[in-house]
Amino acid sequence: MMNIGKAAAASGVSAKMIRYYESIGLLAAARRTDVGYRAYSDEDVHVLRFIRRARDLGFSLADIGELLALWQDQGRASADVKGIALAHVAELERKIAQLQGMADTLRTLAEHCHGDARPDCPILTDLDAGGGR
Amino acid sequence: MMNIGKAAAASGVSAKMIRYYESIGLLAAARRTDVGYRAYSDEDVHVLRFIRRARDLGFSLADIGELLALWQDQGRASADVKGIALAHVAELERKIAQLQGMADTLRTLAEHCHGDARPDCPILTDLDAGGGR
DNA sequence: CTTGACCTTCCCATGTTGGTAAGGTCTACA
DNA sequence: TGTAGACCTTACCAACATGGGAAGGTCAAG
Repeated sequence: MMNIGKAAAASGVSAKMIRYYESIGLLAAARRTDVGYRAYSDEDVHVLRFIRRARDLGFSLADIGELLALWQDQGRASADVKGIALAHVAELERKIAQLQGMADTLRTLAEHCHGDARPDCPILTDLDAGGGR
Repeated sequence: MMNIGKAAAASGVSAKMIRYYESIGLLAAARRTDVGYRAYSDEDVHVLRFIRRARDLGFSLADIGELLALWQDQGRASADVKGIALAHVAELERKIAQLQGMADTLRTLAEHCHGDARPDCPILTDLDAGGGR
């Protein structure tokens, strides 16, 4: 068993976030020592690393709650997991396309801007007029 | 002159947000009628549409503050505007690459998941082990 | 005069993370 | 034994941009 600081270092999840995850019910309340310090086992660290990895992949904490439940359910159907993952991929692709559109528009506008001391610049003109959207 | 609701409809910025932009100093305090209703001119709506369009392009309100100042500054250098735009493009590209990485990883994992009633699924296994990252 | 649509301000919530403050505990060392 | 420094606790505030709602004032049409 270890204190929260050690569990944080071992899992890559900050102590702050571990407490937060506990407060929102993503994690069960940790065992406590006599004086009230949270105590974590290697198994707990395992769970924390799972969360950390899922966050790195862009899953929301709500998603992670579902994934955790499936992870810990030996009788889960892999289709359930795949469904969450694919829905997330679709969401990511939606965001990517949106950002791509923004970047393309801005790049085009910037290309046509002299970028010198003169004041005229199509970027502002476009924002002004609404870009025909 | 029009009320906030009309300005909102004409600009595509919600009344809620117009008040918020005013409260954080992005917009100058609106003129008021005798009874305290905010009153907007066509020119004000123009500014609101500028903000709306810039938000659509993913600029933060802080960015928009700068863009607004430049927009209203007749002696601005187009290089200043271009600089902000290009920095924003770089930021967008950074985010796109990050999301792309997430989506690629997840897609690959999902491809190798049967997606049936059996419990084994490489998505969970990868989250478990950390995916070698 | 009443009804409904508008306006006002004020507070709360979202989602995830970091900071900080005030206080208790533990460990190592003099 | 005392104490310094590293750790732990809770609790509050901040960010970002937006929406929701309450409680109350105003206006226009019927």
